[in-house]
Amino acid sequence: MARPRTFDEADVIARARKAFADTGFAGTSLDTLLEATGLARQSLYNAFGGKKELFMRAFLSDAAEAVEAVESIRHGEDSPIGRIRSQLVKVAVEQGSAQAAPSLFTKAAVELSARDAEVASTVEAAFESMSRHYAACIAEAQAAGEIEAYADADALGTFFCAVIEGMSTLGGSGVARATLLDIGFTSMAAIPITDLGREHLGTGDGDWS
Amino acid sequence: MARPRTFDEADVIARARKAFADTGFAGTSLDTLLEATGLARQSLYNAFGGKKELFMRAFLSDAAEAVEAVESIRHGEDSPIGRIRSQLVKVAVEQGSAQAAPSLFTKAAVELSARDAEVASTVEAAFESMSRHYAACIAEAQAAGEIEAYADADALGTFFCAVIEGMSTLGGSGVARATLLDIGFTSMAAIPITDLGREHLGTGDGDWS
DNA sequence: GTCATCATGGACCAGCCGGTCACGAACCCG
DNA sequence: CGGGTTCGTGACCGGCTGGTCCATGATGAC
Repeated sequence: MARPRTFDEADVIARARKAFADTGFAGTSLDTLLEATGLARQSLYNAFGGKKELFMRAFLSDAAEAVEAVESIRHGEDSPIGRIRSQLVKVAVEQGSAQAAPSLFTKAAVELSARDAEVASTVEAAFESMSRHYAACIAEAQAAGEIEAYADADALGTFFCAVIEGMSTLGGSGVARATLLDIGFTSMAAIPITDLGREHLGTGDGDWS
Repeated sequence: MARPRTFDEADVIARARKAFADTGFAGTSLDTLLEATGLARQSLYNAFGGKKELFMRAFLSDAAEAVEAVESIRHGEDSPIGRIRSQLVKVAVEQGSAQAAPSLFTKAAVELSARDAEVASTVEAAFESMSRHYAACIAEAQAAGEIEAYADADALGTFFCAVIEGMSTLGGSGVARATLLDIGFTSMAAIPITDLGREHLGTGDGDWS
């Protein structure tokens, strides 16, 4: 009944996400956005509503993906404690690359949380979700006898959220990958690992040049 | 020989720091800046050179202060390990207040490090300074027998940088003070503390409601 | 084939952006 | 007390901001 869109909404959001992640909300103009997404002024306007709305779509999408990335820690072939280490290594490698920038999630949290209630509540909810995923993984490791029973799984969960957020910020400022990996491995010392857990982890480091 | 200024340069920078910390570089207009600092357009221009220059002054000042705050960890009446804990508690309390925003240092690091070389190098240098201060304090604690000799002081130093940066980001997004304190205390579990060290720390938590 | 419907692209807008100019006021030194 | 130099104030600039209007084009249901 009507002319169909010539663009893929999800694709546009992905491109917008990249643009906003590069230069932040205030630092990204509509023109830049149009060039990055390839669509025309009016198309953006009646498909999304405006700059702010498109930003929120991109931001929510990024936040969901960030939580999902942590959620994957719950499944996998590795032992629970090995999956935690893998996650830390993954973040260090991603954020430690030469031209790595903080994710839109982190960038929006720092830029807008203080002034935009929706951003703030989304960020807080995402952090809580991530914490719970980490905590659940730690609890699983406890059940498997890899971590001492006296460990506080919830506290360790939020702790790893903070560590990863810190690694992301440091990495975005040019701190080397090897340093980030050190931070990740050092943070694992906060976990009271049992002998069994140490056995499951193996020697530890591979080749991460 | 000439008309003296009616404003205090340091005071202007302090106000500008607050304004930039609130809304970021791109998000703070010259008009906002003029209102915040109280000076006239031209005064700002011929005293500092422009928006970017004033921002750099504010940013460098904030970075220096941030390093200085960590540097204070080297001196104090407390035992070395106690001073580390105090620092973590201090950050948690500051960043955990209801209307806390990330410092200009953190905000600039996230917003501009990827695009501005001077910001990036300043941030990196500041992180390295902070790391060294933490590492030195840990080494001191090792010398005092509070921390096991096998601990890697350098790795722990950068680790605490990451933790504090993470706490700052989380706090700015509305995470509760108690949660931040938990993160701080949990992070200390990464330090292999000796019995003597534990003794010096005492029971641990006071009243931080 | 016709027509209602929606996407598109260009023109256009008021307002704000950071920055500049010209001029009068304030000051210290001689 | 006058001269030279700096400072503060207002008006002003071109350009860009996010947002809107409207004519045109493409589409598919009937």
